[in-house]
Amino acid sequence: MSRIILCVDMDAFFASVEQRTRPFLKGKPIAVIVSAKRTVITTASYEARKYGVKTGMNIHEAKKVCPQLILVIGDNEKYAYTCRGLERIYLGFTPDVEVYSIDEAFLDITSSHHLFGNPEAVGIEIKREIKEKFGIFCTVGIGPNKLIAKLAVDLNKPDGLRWIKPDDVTGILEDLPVKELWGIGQKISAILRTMGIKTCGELGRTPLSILRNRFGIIGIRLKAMGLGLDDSHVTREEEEPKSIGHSMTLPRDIGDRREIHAYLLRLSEMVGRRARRHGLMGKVISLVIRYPDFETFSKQKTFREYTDDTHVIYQSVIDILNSLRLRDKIRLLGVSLSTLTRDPLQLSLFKESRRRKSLLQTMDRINDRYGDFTLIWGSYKIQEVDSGVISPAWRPSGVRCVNVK
DNA sequence: TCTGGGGTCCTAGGACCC
DNA sequence: TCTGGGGTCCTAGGACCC
Repeated sequence: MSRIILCVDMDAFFASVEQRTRPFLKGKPIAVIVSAKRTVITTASYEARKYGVKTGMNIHEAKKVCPQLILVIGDNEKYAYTCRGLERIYLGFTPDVEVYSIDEAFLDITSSHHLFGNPEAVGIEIKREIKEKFGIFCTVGIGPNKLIAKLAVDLNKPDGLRWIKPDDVTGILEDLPVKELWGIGQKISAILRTMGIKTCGELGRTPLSILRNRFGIIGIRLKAMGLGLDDSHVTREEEEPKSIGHSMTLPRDIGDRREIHAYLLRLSEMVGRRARRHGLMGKVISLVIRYPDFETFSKQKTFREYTDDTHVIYQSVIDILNSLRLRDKIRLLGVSLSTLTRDPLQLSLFKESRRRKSLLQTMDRINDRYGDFTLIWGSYKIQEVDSGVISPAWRPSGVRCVNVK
């Protein structure tokens, strides 16, 4: 039996929440940013989009196209709170809810839509409840799979509702540029263009062997996408994370090792703390560096033992850093922990390690209570920086809830 | 006074082992 | 005398997403 998948996507989520909670911003061109400096637009309100303000634009560009633009530093707590409320609304329609990101969710309503009349009735009701409870708008797309539901959303933003029925899929895809599909970005669409493939219709008709030769495994998926097929499921449970990482663009380019170390300590603590909070340990530690000219590279090291210890992470990235010959100052630093496990057998049972563990737990409790970075190792001063982490890729709960105060 | 930060998945080459 | 081949792990980088 064919499935009925519904995708809900908030319209200009962060900006809408700000306009709702700070009424003087209502109806004005605003943009949500993370910090005051060296940043890009995270979300622009529709009033700002009219002028051409887009996500990813730097502030100066945005101000140029829209001089009256109001910049608002985002508040992650507010968005996470709203997102949790949205999830409760969705769960009133089906237990099969996948919170895909902070502002987007998939619902499998195959077996529940009858209770509300039909799929469109579900969409109308969801939009109404969200408007009523949170005063913000969203777009709902309904289709036979996630790919088409998502497409239905993208084609009808903002404040839209669209049901693409199975029989309509082929017709809609025929002249649709491949770039519109979820999963086909700049690079792949450029390559497809050189192959003479511009529309989804053409993509679907391209022999599998040609796509496989050019793209490998991805070619198989591309062919399916061109035909509007997608058998991925709405996954209710959050999957085990594969990595935990933090990075930051420094307030200015920095060459001084001492200063670099201070930032690395901070990042290591953010990573270690999040791992400990969720009972995860990892054995691959990596350091990411971006030079002022934007060249970005990473170096990683695999260890025999798993760790969640801030100091072990910190020492590892310092070792990696010391193995490098930097050719310039540094613009961005990143630290991440991967190849994760939550298997207690991986926990070393040596006494030393147990003592360390209880020390870490005590420090975490103090930091939980009095604020992050109240207590931390080392003699390096922690830099005062804008530490608002705002990422649309968040989840409202679990490991991917990145709430750093 | 250019260009964020959180992830996932895939590839390709080299080391190493049998 | 000429240079196997399968497998796994590790590393670095790239494409894509929100």
